[in-house]
Amino acid sequence: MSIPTKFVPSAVEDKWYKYWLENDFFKSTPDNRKPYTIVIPPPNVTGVLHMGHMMNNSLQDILIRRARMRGFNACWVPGTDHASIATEAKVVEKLKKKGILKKDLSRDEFLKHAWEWTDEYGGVILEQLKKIGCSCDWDRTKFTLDPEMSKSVITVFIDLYNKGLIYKGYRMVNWDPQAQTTLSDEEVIHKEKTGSLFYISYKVDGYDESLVIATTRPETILGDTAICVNPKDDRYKHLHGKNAIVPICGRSIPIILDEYVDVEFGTGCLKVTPAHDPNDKSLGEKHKLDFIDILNPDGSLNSFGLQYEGQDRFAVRKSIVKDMEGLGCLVKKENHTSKVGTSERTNAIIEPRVSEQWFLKMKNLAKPAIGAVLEANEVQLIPKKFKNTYRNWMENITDWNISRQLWWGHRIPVYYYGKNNDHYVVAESKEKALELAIIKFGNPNMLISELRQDADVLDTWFSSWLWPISVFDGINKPNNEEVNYYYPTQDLVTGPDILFFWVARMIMAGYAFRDKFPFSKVYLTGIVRDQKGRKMSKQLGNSPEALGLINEYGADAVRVGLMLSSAAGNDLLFDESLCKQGKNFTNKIWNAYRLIDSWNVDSKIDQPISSKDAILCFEHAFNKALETVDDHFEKYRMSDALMTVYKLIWDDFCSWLLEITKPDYGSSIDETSINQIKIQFQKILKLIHPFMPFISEEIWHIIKSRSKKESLVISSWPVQKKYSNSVLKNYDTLKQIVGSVRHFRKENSLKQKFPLSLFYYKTNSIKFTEVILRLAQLDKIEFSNKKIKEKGGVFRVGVNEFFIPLEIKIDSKKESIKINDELKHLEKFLGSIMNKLSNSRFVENAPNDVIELEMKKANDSREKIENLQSRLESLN
RNA sequence: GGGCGCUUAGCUCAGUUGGUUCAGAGCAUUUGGUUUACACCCAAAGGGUCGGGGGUUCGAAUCCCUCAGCGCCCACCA
Repeated sequence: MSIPTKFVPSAVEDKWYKYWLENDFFKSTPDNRKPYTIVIPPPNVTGVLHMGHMMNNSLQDILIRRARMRGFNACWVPGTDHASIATEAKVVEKLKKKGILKKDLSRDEFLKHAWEWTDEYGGVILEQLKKIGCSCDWDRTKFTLDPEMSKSVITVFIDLYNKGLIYKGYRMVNWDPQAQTTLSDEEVIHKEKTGSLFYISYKVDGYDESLVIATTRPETILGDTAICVNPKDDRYKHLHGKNAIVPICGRSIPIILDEYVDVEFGTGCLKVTPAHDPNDKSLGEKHKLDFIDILNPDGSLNSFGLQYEGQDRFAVRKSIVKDMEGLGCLVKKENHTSKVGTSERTNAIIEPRVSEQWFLKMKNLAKPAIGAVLEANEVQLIPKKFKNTYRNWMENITDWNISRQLWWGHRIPVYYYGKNNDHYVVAESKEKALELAIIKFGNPNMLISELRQDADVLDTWFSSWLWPISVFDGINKPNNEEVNYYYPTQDLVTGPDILFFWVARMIMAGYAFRDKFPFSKVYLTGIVRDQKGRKMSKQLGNSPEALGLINEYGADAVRVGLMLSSAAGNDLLFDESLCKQGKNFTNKIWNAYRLIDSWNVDSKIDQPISSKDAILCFEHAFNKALETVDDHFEKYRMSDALMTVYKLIWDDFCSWLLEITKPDYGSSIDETSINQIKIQFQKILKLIHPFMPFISEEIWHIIKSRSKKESLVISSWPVQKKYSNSVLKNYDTLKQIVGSVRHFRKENSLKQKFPLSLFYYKTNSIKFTEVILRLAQLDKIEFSNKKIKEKGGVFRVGVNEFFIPLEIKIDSKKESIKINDELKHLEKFLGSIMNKLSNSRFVENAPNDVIELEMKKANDSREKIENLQSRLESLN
């Protein structure tokens, strides 16, 4: 059976993925092994795979595959998120294109459309994850709107309500006029925008005088119910107790006093619009002012907007300014930049608005979650720098607005009754609600039809914060075997952008509902950016199509490309050339195996010393690399781990081991060598498998074809073995000698073999001479005690000097300049060492080994200088 | 306004508690090489006064101060 010349990823990817699934390698059930669990950050159910997902999930797959090989009961739970606002927005848009408006649909009709959409596109992204090789236990796939998942959410709501942590509050919230819902503070992104600061004059009621206020939002004057000045501000003392007239609408409003007003800013007069600004709201409550809400839910003005009614807030801003200009009450206009809140989802400019919403008290929930991360270290954030960000947010946490004026999501389990919805009960079902209502209201004849469920749904994150518990049904059945076995999970891999949205809240939920942290490590990836450092996004069109990349380079190559430069927490400037590098690496591995497979084996040949030595060197290099790789994994430095394996394969295995053991053209390899090489190859396949699952599995099966078959997926990760530093040092020396000979050849345009002599200092031998002979293409290596002063080539490796007795023309002028330069350097270096050594403070303070080292450096330098000097003499 | 982080080769980044031979890697570059696994390749080479300045120390890319530039998070200044 011959191996194809080219590795064609598409030809093997589906084959092996199917094979893995058929053999249930990714399936996990509780047993007596230690579990290693990862819950996926559930992508939006209607989402499409992008670069961020690819990186994120490749990382998780690398972790879970290695854990599986290390003998853990590895369990990676996949799933999707209903993504309330995002999905609803998409459905609304899609219906709009068909000419259907949300407002014309009933809730049930709308939800039917939403489910259709979900059934059509939901799970597409999970299929895409399979393409990149993700080894999830697909039988465990969860969706946040699944019945048990929803039940968990409702149970938790009721529980928190009964504990007094959930309350209904009439408060200022963030209103998204496009999605027409409230948002949590975290969903508001503050962006710097340039606008204008308008100075508007208000007449003082009953006096021939006016005052001037400054505002960035002139349309809100229609909602003004006071003017506020600082009581200490001498400029306005004569106005205390008077009223002012709001331009346009002519309303007379009081001039109130409060220290809140900054005397320095603007004119020192502040217009107060309690219904449209959080600070004004506090002032309004403090001074018992009227609240005038001038906006409709869609951001247009309502009847308080007078002649502007029905127009959009930004249109009104323009026309009201123009109108005031006409009335002469616009004093001036200045350029002004300020941070404007925008919706994370729709990008719409947020309106602060007072309304009645459900809130969750966070302070007490946060307490154990702060301790876990900052003191007990039960949950580690990687990289550590996020600890500060976390602390800052957690210590200043505010109550969480959990209600959304949407339909797609978990409906709030609150049932109203009474004339104006003035009573309510909280229950998991209408029937249960009726029972409670009858008890509470004392009306035994109450009918179920009198109950009206709250129209709102819960924030998406109110279900995802339970994810690590609810995927094991740990809310509904707190003592089930699964949750007891898998929870707490080990690693969570996600982006830092959802540290507050999701990670922090999961930690809080973990302590609140299971009295235990949800995961012990949080690996926060960087954000994938393009070459110009811009975040990849659909709008910018700078995101390569994920599946397109896989088709072009192969899944293994893309995974390698992503891993090569993705240190935790560092943003990754994605460059397609990294995938190219990954593809080249795939090709390299493939060809290495093709080479081995092509060799004829002759059982009668003895193993050459060079092969024996080379394999010995490789084994030690392997063990050292394994130690390094394991250490990198321990520190979650996956790109470093990959680079270590990359170099082990490319350099140590291919460039050295295979080049040394490769039989001459037409000859055969001995049986011992080929067998040992194959064993080494299998070991490196294991190391590369978590990174490149497909090609490693393909070759693994080819190697194994004559013996019993077993998947690499469930093979064992190599165990660290001792390696000898002296062997590695000799190996390194041989590489340098070979390199030097090659360099010498190139410098002198030599092609033929030639004899090489070694001039020694402290040793009369070098190791692995057979190997050197072979790779450097030399006739012989001789040792000599005497300095050889013939003309010829000379080079040094460490303190050893090598001489090549060959009649070649040497440009002695050039050579002596080179030697002199080197001498200068060495002398300067020696000088600085001698300085140190003659400094009594250094000798007294520095540890012995450092001093010894310095002395050795000095001696070595002297030897080198001596060498160079005699070389210089021989030139003249 | 508060907090955090970054600045090391053309690019992307390592550099662990200051000390293992005048700073490392990958990519890119230059030069030479193709009948004998791979040009998606082999071999060799070049390339950095570690952002600027000052300080601590026997010794600083590493610690401290300061200046400059960049990035992120948080915050209600109209």
